Parts: sequence; structure tokens; C-alpha cells
Amino acid sequence: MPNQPLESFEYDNPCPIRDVLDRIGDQWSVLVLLTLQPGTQRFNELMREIGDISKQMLSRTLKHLEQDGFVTRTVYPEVPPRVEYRLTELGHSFLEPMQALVNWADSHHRTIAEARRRYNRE
Amino acid sequence: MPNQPLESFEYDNPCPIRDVLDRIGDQWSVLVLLTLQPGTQRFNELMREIGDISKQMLSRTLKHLEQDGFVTRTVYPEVPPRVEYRLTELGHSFLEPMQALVNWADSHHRTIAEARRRYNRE
DNA sequence: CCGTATCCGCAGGGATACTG
DNA sequence: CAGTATCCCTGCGGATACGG
Repeated sequence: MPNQPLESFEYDNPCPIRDVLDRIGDQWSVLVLLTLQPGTQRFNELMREIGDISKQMLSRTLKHLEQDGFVTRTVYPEVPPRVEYRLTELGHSFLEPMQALVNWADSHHRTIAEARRRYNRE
Repeated sequence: MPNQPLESFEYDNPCPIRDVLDRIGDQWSVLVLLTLQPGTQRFNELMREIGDISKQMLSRTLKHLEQDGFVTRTVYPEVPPRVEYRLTELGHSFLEPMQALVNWADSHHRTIAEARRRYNRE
């Protein structure tokens, strides 16, 4: 996914931009990041907040996000255990353009739904 | 995927923003849109330009994009047949925030790759 | 409470052959 | 040239049970 000079970009593997966008383009990453935007959250808080994500997928998603540096994971040696997740600078930085895209989707989903209906009628 | 008031948003099905983002969040949609950004393209031109997409996936992706109003499809009754695809206003409009995200990925993929390596060493 | 391990079903997508 | 139809296989992700 190139920028200005479309031609100068390599679609060949490995494409770092596709690599990044594929990673956060999965079913859950963006939703998890947005849920973490207001501040620190614990694992089960995220579960409840998101609602329809399984433990496994939340766990995997958080691990990926931590691995890529979007999120930090802090374990408090207590009983019962407490683990807190929060966005890094990189995570917040990512949410800026992402939020713009979310806003776009929010503004245009009616137009899109309308286009879909029209297409299906014809 | 909410915006300002995170709480006011419904994660329940159907969520129109997730609906929109899921649709263009598939493996190919964004790449096809970016490839159409410079101007009109024919089917096989898109194939060659993108390189690693199959006919079937290009066909499906274009149909979805047309259905959602991102792209127009124009058939010229010639022999051999000629079909041209081009972005609509909606398509161009979408690419603005999307381009910002692509630029972000371009700017930060080294940082991310570095984070990944560090994570894997520990 | 915070996860991982295991099993499993199903849909996304590649390869190929065929059509207008 | 511009697709569609068919086959097939991989891997994503849900459910469940178990571990620290």
C-alpha cells in the first residue's frame, strides 16, 4: 500500500505496510485499542466492555498488540492476580488516523447502506 | 467502534461502523482502492498492477466495492469486451482517512518491527 | 483472576476449468 | 478480455477444559 508514488511501491512480499495493516486489520485489534483508549483496563474489564469476544481471542489480540508495541502489560503480584493493559505512545499515535477512519465510517455508513440496497434491487 | 462517547456506542450486532470497516478491512479492498486512485483501470490492468491477487478475489472485491458505492463499473460493448473501473466520490472520500492510516503504517513499521524483535528475544 | 491447550467446524480464498 | 463455477484445503476463531 503505497503513498504518493504508487509505482515506486513494492506489492511483493514482504510489504511492511500490508504487514502492519494486516495485523491491526483483524477482527478485534482496533476494537481492543479503542476500548483501551480511555485508560488502563484489566483483562476481564476488557471482556465485559467488548462483550462478544472470547477469552482466547482477547488473549491473542492483546499478545499481538503487546508484541508490536501498541500496548503494555503489567502484572501485579497479588492474590487474586491483577493484570493491567494500557496503550503506549505508539498505540495512542495509531489511534489518531484510525479514529479519523472510524469517524468516516460513522459519517458514511448510511450512504453505503443505501448504495447496497439500491444495488440489490437492480 | 465508537467515537467521542465510548460508552454511548453499541457493540451489539448490527454495528454499522464495524460493518463498514469489516467490509473494507478484508485482504484486498484497500489495495484495490489504492490501485484505482490514480484513475480508471481495466480488470486485467488491476490484476497486473496488484500482482498477487486471483481473478476470483479481484472479481469479488470489485463487486463488493461497487455494491457499497466505492467504485463504478462501466462496460463498453466492444469486441473484445472492455470494462472500466473507477472510484466514485465516496471512494475518493474514503481514501483520505485511509491514506493517513497508510502513511502512519509507513512511518512506523520500523518501530513496530523493532518491537517485535525485542519481544521475541525476551 | 488470568490466562493457555486442545479440539473442531466452517468460511475465506487459491487453482483450475469453463463461458460470453 | 472479463469474468463465473467448481473443487479443495488451510487457518481463523468459538467452545470447552484445564493450569498458575
